[in-house]
Amino acid sequence: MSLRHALLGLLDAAPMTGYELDQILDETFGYPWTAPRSQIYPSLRQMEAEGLIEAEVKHTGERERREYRILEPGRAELARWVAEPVPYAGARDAAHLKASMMNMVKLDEAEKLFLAHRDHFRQRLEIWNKRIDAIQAGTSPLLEARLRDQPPDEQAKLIAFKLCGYEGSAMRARTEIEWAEHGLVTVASLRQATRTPNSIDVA
Amino acid sequence: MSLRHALLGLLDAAPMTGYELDQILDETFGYPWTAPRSQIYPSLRQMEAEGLIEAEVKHTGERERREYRILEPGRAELARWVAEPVPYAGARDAAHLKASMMNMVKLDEAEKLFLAHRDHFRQRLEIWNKRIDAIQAGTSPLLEARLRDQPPDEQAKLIAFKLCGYEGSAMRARTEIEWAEHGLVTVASLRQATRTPNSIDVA
DNA sequence: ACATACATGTAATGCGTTACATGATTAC
DNA sequence: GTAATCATGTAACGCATTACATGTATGT
Repeated sequence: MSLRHALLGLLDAAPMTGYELDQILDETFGYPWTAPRSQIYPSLRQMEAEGLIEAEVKHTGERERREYRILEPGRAELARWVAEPVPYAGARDAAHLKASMMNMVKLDEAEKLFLAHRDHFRQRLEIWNKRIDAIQAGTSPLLEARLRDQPPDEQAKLIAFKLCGYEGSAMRARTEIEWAEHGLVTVASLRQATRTPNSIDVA
Repeated sequence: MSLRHALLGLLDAAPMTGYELDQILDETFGYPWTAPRSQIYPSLRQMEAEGLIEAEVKHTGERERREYRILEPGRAELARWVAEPVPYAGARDAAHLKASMMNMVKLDEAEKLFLAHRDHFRQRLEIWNKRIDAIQAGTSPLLEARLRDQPPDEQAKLIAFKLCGYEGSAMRARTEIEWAEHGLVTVASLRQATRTPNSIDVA
């Protein structure tokens, strides 16, 4: 149940609408959690009913916006959750599973999959790097909002842990890229071996 | 929908019962996919109904065992799935999310979480390494069963891709361990900074 | 006028977790 | 006799994906 805590964490930085939260929880933004609208809006309503957050209904002409702010019970719940152990799930990785069965398909197909994997995580890495740069340069609006009402030593903690979280994501992306490249080398050497069946495998 | 393909992949090596599949798809075994009984048995029944696999009902005394074997449509579906692009999901990592909010908890709590992360992935790495060793040593019964009726150049492909899949899992585990250690360093340097508030941060 | 961004939701379906439920065989 | 292993399931619940559904404000 991390979605609720991702939302609480964002609302802890600044009051926001569901729409704004949705933009941050989008794949392309680069937040360590993603979710679609269909999860966000009901979740906000639920947390409001539970007294974790509070909505202020604002009107822009005819349009209604519900701006949510975090309440003390919400902040307490967030702190409780952070300290709670991570519920590590069993290994479940479609890319690794496929790789282990690639003997079933042509080497060209295997190569395509590894290229797609590398490209996907290259894009991801770019996103994480941008976020890391923004945190370090002080150009992340959310983080700057959070830093405002904090004492100096709390600021250092805040920045250090934010960076740490994003570093984890970046490290993972780098590993995936590295693995995909390893896969491409494997494909290349198998191709070589098939072309010259009687030579010794150079890999 | 990778569970079905994990099952098909295993049945492609040798006919098996749901019970045997459950043991392999357990966290502690070290297969790149995990699943509980409650998913395995219904999945097998469904694939049987769809003609992808076939059950041979065997009797050991009073007890009934349903031994499933893969059929040609099942093998075809498996090959189709392997070549299909991986459906990459949005980033969703509770550990990274928590790390980015660790400013909310005591440094001791943060340290505990990183230690747990490191230990969890150390255990995982050990499991992956054992599987890699077994593949290389030729002591994996499943792989040996698979190798039997394959021509020599297909055998090389099989081993290379199996290793590649497991290497991916091992690389990931190593990265998680490294990240946890990075987190521990971060905690330690913050602790130092809090103890000697006027000194320059040595991190 | 038209496109884009703003803004909020519901419904259906599938995957994954946890708990519940039962009983036979084998080894000690 | 009793514990571990073999063996097969069902039920309830929650989280995630995709599709559906609607309408306003703003910039060009």
